[in-house]
Amino acid sequence: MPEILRSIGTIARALDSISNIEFKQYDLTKGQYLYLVRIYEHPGIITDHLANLLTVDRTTAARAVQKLVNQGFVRKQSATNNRKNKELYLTEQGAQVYPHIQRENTYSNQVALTDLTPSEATELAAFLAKVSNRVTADFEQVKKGQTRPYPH
Amino acid sequence: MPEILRSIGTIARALDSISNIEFKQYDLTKGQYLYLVRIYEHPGIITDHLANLLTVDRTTAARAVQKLVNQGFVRKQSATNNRKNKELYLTEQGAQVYPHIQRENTYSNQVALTDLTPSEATELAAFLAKVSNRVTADFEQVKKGQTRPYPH
DNA sequence: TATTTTTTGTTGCAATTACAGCAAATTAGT
DNA sequence: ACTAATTTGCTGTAATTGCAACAAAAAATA
Repeated sequence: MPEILRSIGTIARALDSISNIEFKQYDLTKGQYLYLVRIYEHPGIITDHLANLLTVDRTTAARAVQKLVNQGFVRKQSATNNRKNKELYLTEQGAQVYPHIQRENTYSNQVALTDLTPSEATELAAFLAKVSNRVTADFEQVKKGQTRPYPH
Repeated sequence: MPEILRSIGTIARALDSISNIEFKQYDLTKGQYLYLVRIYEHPGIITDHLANLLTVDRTTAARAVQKLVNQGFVRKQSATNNRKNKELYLTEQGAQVYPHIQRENTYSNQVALTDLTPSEATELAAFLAKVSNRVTADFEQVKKGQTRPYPH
């Protein structure tokens, strides 16, 4: 069975490092761009749902969002029919940065797919979707304390 | 052009979280297992090469390795023909943990590939290798300060 | 309706991460 | 051989990360 974990980790770390460097010019550090894009795509989303979307820790997401709020990219708005939830929206400043992030992501994606034909790229995307579903499901199990089925 | 960056990020984060949880029983935190496995595979490797292998920051690797040394999993040995390099080797304790890590990785890999046929899995691995090469090369360029070719 | 469970926001805290920067050793270039 | 550039190990420091824990609100259940 071929090994795929390593290259996925390597790719993810390299992309992460690239983003950290490139997005500095917009005063975005670390994974902030991830949250900003998702809030753009899901206006009014709450922090916990955002964390689930991205498969990151609740408090990590909460603090990243709070920093975006402090920087003026995102605003929190109390839900109208709910006294607990705080809905997230991009501010005008956040909306202005968004297209730059998207351009960067599109370019990174292009670079990543350079050596693949269009149909190979489509295949790859489909494979990754399947892998993603399985791995996140496994993660949910492990998080709940499920013991993985093999001897230690 | 299909989007592959997101699923790769999601998969990597989920795998990372799984590893963090599973490896606690061996007193390994965060990405420590990555370093331990690579030192097993490259006995005598120095920290900077290890960092390059994994595409992580020099100091991140150095501190992770130092923690492995403090915990007794790894030892540093000054090179015989060289007064600067410190070669890394697993201790007996490190060698004992290694098979457990490998079993965990193999299982994670199996789970990830559950929905793919063997030939699809082989294809996926080949695609990812190509992507990895491109992305890490791009990262090297960005690190050197190369401006990416599109308007901001 | 009353009670229990889950969800959501938040903070404390210890650890990891990563940028700067330094000194010493090595290597490359003249 | 000499100088400049690179490599390697290391530390300071600020930031991010993530586990634990809490309170309040909401949802689920009896």
